Amino acid sequence: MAAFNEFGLTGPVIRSINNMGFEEATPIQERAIPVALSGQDLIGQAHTGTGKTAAFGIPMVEFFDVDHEQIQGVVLTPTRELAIQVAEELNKIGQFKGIRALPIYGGQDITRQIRALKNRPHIIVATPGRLMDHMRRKTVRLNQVRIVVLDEADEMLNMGFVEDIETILTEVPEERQTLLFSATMPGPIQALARRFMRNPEVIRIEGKQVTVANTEQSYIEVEERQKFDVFCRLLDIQSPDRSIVFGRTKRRVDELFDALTKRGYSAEALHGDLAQSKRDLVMRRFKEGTIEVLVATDVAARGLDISDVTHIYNFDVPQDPESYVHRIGRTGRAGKPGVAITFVTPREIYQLRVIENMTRKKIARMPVPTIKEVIEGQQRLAVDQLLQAVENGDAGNYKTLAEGLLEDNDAVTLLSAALKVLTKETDRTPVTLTEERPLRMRQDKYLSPGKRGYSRNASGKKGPARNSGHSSPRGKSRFGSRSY
DNA sequence: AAAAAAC
Repeated sequence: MAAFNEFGLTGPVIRSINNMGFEEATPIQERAIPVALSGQDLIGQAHTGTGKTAAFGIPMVEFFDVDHEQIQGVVLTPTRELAIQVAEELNKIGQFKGIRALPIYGGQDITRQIRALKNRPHIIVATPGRLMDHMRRKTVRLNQVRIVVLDEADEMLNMGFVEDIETILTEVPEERQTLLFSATMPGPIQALARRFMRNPEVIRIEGKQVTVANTEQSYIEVEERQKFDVFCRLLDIQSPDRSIVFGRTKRRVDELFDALTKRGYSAEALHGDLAQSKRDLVMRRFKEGTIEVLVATDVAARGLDISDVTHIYNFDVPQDPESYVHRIGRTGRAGKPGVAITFVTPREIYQLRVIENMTRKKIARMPVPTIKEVIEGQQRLAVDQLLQAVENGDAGNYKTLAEGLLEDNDAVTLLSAALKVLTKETDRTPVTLTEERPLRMRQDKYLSPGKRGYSRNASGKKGPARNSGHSSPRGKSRFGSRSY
């Protein structure tokens, strides 16, 4: 691996990198940074958790003129949480050079954002809808932009987003650099991306598998109605300090969160129907460790870098293989070990094969954990807690109490009682969640590379234009008409 | 076919 001082970066940027504790460049950084610094367009694909943000952030900060107080860079992300996180990291990279990044996203008071824009950020990190709002209000000017980054690029170019991207790009100079990054990049999306890039260099960090090797992947076959009980057993056996469980729909996430809370687990829900203030609060509490189980939709599937998430549970099979890759990529980051367990109903086994086929990795079957294992797990936890307290050596205040107790009781009886008290009794009140319909994954896209289900016209629209409020201000799109 | 993304 290369050291960061091999890229010819200037002092303040090197200092920031050192300050952040980065020592050696990851493979994607090693290959992408020189290309980005040369001014060339770039499609960068690398595994989850391998430092893609710094791979585009370092060249941006290096490249930008701190005295030119205009927006020189735009990073687009698919979720608000990711915009916040990326802006934070860019600010760290820019700290000694004085390059400022500002997150711009929906659900936040717009007048506050307008005030923040008066601080003259060099980079904005935005979700598309709110950025377009600012464009219409003329509160952001994009005519000085030199670099545009699509983070989670395949998602940003998916239907539902691509028209917004197109609109935003109409206000960015054509003489710009366009950088795309993601852990997944389906062929048709990459082809679409080239339409508004200029001779991009494609950098793929090859791995035999798409997923991260240090994450242990398994699945449990279980009937829909047994899922919740089996999930609780797993939580009791594994007792992760910080885990994420993904549900398929917002309602599902709400129900799962309610049920977990009723059983006494420390959980919170995260999905797009919650107020942004609530989303921010949940994220903050999850990061600080107050919440053990984050119950989320795919809003949390991509990009979020939360340290020490050890377990990912797919309560429902993800909608597509890309989603699976990104979801389980919330663990096993920066070389740490991770565990990913997916619940599959008998009717959905085929969907699991589709995922295995795409990731080129077999997902091991795990038997349904038994009550006996749960009890053993909980007892093990009680013993661990006790031994941890011994190791901490801070129970001195209890010695007199203990000696008194030992006068009338024998040690084994006392210790057994202590362990019994420490052992968490699980509430087994039956909980019924609303049944989900089994997933029917689109198969054509993943199983027959020659005949994929993407039938778009030049503008990326499928069928007649919808969502006319998002269309280009010029009426006719320039997207696809650029002559590269 | 769901979620995300503006008010």
